[in-house]
Amino acid sequence: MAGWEAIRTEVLARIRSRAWPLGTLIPTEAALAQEFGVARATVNRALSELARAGVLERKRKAGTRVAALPVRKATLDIPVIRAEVEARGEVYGLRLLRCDLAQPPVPVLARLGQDVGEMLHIETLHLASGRGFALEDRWLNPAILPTPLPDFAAISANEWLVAHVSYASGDISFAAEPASDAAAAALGIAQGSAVFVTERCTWAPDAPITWVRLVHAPGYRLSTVL
Amino acid sequence: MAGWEAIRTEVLARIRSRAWPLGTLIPTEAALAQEFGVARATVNRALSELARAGVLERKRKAGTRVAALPVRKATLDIPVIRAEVEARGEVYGLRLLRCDLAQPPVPVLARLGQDVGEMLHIETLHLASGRGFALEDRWLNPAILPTPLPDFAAISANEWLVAHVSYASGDISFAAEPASDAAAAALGIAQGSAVFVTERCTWAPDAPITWVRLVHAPGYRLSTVL
DNA sequence: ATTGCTATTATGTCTGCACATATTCCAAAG
DNA sequence: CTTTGGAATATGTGCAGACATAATAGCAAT
Repeated sequence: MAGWEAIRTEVLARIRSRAWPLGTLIPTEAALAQEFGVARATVNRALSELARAGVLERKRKAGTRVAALPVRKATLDIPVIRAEVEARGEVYGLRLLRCDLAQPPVPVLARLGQDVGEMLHIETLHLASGRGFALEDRWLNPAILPTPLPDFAAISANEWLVAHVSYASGDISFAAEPASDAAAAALGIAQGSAVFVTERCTWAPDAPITWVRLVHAPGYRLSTVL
Repeated sequence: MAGWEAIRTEVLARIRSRAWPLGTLIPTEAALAQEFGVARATVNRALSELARAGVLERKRKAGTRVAALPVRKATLDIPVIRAEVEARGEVYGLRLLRCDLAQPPVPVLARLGQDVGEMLHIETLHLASGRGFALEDRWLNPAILPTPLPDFAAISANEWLVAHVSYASGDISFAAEPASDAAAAALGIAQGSAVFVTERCTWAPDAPITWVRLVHAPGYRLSTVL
């Protein structure tokens, strides 16, 4: 028995086999290190990994216990849309529908948490092999943009941002909604169809960067392994 | 400059400030360790963390480079439904709609990847303060169940499983769909409404455990910080 | 030009030790 | 009885050094 992965596997096996039931305290790192004949650091690595996965709960002095209600943590990759389209073997394209300065609506301001005056409003239709793939509605803080503006008809705002703007934090959420008239028309689907919607918000340390809402064409699926 | 978190922060700052542009090779661990005056292991910890977050790409011998297309990785917590309902300050309830042995339909078999004959088919309506919260359609491998069967009218199959069955792997996916007649009726919504659907599949090392599909009531949102 | 071996090199992991830090527990003081 | 103030202890992090492993690059032979 050597290697932190082997130890992680063994510990996981004991949890799964109920040798260490849910909610119980497991032996200390030192004890496990001795049992497995490895350094404590190796046990630490294995247990930390399991703690991050939500299988264990660790507290200094209190010890390590098996999580009572294992909250499954799934990690999803949020790719750039172009990469997503190309990964399906289709040809990516984009059409800029609008790009102008305007006062963002209240819901957007609320999500951004700060009013920076007029923002750049961009609407883009992302295409996969010519068919509508996703409709993007974005509000961008103009303070972070250079003059002249980047050519958002050539490069998607998202890709320009990841390449040129540093940012600190953000959040993302997913929901199912009926397609609005505009979205339905742009994607060529029936109005009111169930569409998958992604909303993302990102901030630089000091100011909001962008709020974006993506309406995916029907059939879109977000998946990951547990 | 000491502590792996400080180093992670500094490296991140250099990436964000474009001191190390996207796609470029950054100095080796040994070089950074010398520059920051720490042990190589400390640099390794910091860089590994960033690699897991998708900011860096590392390969043996090839070195470490700034990810060209930073794929944002978001981690979602998949809670037990009861916990989710109670976290909203509502009262959880469940209604068992059906529970019988049957041959699973082909799509379910396809997802499970293996035919184990008849499976236990369970339909449950999860309630939040009496209102429909989610409709669960589940197929369970009877081989993993005890006799007599657990009382799935008292405890949800999901909770029983996390408490009694060990499992190895699984996957999960999310999509937007129109509500089927049955789902609409159970949740008390208009037929065809856009609903958020979660599909999960789990396997023990040797055999499939369960396939489950959750139709969430409209308004459901899955969110996380980036 | 292509294939196959080898030396090189950067990261991955381990060890054994040390100190830091958070938290529990118990005992003494009020 | 409550509060306060230490020990005691388990995890978190650090260091220096070592070997393992993967992947590259260069060279040689076909």
